[in-house]
Amino acid sequence: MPQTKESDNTRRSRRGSGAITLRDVAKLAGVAPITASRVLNTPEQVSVDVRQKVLDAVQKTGYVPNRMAGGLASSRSRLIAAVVPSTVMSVFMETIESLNGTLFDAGYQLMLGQSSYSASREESLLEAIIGRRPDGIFLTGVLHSGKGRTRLLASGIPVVETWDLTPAPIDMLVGFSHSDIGREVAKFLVGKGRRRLAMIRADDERAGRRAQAFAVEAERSGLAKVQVVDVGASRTIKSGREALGRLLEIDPEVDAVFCSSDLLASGVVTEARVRGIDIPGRLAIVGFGDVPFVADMVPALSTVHINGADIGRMAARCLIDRAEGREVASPLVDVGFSIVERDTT
Amino acid sequence: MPQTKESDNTRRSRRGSGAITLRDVAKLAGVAPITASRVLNTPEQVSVDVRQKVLDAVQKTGYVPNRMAGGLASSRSRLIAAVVPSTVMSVFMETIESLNGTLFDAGYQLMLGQSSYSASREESLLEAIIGRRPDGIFLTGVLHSGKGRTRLLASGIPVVETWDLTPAPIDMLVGFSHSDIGREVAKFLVGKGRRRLAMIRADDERAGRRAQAFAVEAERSGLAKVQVVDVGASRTIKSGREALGRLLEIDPEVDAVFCSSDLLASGVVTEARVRGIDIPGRLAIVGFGDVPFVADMVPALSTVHINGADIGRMAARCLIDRAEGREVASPLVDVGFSIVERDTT
DNA sequence: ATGAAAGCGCTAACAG
DNA sequence: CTGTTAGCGCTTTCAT
Repeated sequence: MPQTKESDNTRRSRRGSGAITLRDVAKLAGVAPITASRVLNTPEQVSVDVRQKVLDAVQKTGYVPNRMAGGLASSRSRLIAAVVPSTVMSVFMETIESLNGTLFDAGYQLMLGQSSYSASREESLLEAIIGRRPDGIFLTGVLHSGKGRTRLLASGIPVVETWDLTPAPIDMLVGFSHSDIGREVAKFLVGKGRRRLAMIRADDERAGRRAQAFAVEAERSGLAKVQVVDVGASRTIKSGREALGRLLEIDPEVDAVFCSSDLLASGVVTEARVRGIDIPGRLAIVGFGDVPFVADMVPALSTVHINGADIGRMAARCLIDRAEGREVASPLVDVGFSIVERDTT
Repeated sequence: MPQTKESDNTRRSRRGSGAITLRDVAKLAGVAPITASRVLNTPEQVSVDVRQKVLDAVQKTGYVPNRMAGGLASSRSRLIAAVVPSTVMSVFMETIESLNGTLFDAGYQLMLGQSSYSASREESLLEAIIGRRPDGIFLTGVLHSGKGRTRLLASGIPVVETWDLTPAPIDMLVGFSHSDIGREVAKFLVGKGRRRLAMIRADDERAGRRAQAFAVEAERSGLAKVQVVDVGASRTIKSGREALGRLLEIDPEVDAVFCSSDLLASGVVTEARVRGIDIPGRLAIVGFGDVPFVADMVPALSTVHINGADIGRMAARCLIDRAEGREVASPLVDVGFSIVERDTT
């Protein structure tokens, strides 16, 4: 239970939060503040009996160390910042969840920043993040704005970019190749005997690279030009449904669609079902992400599986190792992907 | 562009991060540190020309204020902690997104904590949060553990509980009544002429209250006892599908199901479709949450709509007002809900 | 194994 | 409007 700090008569001219401090604990235990600090941070440096006395005092006072003060004094905030484009129904949440879990177990806290807000806010997001002096920064996707890169580089804070591969990462990287995915999905579809491939994609740089490689591979296989429907920023079931409509107008003969997200693909499946288009007979559909629910849809969606949890875990390890001065075993990891074949192909 | 701190010959015995500090900026601008501080925090207190000089120095040095130091000195961290049970495919993400957005615009940062991890970790989560001295805490759901309540109360940090109503909130509250929902959905279904109601629910306290009220209202209307299928912790399409199977074994005559989440409901719809059960002819289905994609499913899901974004926004406002010493207009708000009728009823 | 001193980088108080 | 002084609560450094 909390108690007000004893009203000592020492000269005190400043406020303060009024909470129990290490000083209070130390006084109660009859030791110097630094000793109490050691009990909490490096107990092996303190004799057992002193240790116990301090622990008792902590218990009695309900003391919770002020990490802002600790961070300021040690230049180690034990804070990790994560930047995510969007959280709602996003394929990234599994990554964030495992990132957070791994960090928490190692004694780190997660700060969340959303980049999907206007580009002008990206600047202030970076400022806000750097201002907290996090021990590491987790980026969803790679940073392209040169300004942002420079700023992060200048801050000296360890950075891990994820969900992508780039020849010139800012620092560390845990991702996979979007081009490889585009190529492999095209090969996969061609191998299934599909001849008129199409892509339905959101306006997203990584989706663009998948689309690009997808189209190139189709062409290399001697197929007709891949039709592409761009749905803009929205990646919903609804836009997937509409996109299929548009696609069928452009090319009624299309026999396979690769979508840039599972949600879009679900929309395509839905629309095809409504129109009585046989899946996979007349139309094959491949999604991207393998979010939890698409495996249980009927028909179950064939999609590109990304191990998002692995990305979060590995990125966390990179960041933690760096923060604690350890050598990072592999600062550049390709987690790969797999094409999961289910009912729609 | 960053530059190393000038190697001054003043007595310096301690390290430091090596970053630019307010002192550096002030020196460059030829003013006292506090003046530079004022330019950044209360510019109206500083003359225009001095202001400009300092701003120039900030620009030149690429100075980013250390918020840990600022927070420590002012006892205001400008940090808000949010506790969420789960992030993956969760109905709460819209709330978190708007919470985060509103906070960010007001100059606050969001720290994310996950409570879904084991109960033993709940204790350390709270410790970790309080240790950061956030200016406010956002709770998804209400806190029931007495220990946790006491601890939060003792910390003196403003707390807002959400997504629920309780007669005895820790502090502030932005939510809605789960009992009301259960009752209203039952009435709604009865009004539609349904006579054999059932519930498929996850093992979750709030879902329990909806189920309870749902059953009571059904009984009040003279219907047969409501059959309840509990799916445990999982709230996936798959468990929804399985649950409908189990439900039909228990009561093949059931004509309406209220599910404790949209995902579960989607599973029920899917399974019904597979079994050739006519929706809504033979079976009516109601979900909960109105997550983005259920409106575009076929058939579109009837569900209970909760304005998650509103909850986030309002909770943020409560917390910010409190943090800034303002009176909170309405510390207890009921955002209500609405039953959205679509194709499944 | 324990402690004294000196800050980390910033801002509240109180001048002037 | 600007500055001086004294910390916020903790940990590093250097002694003992």
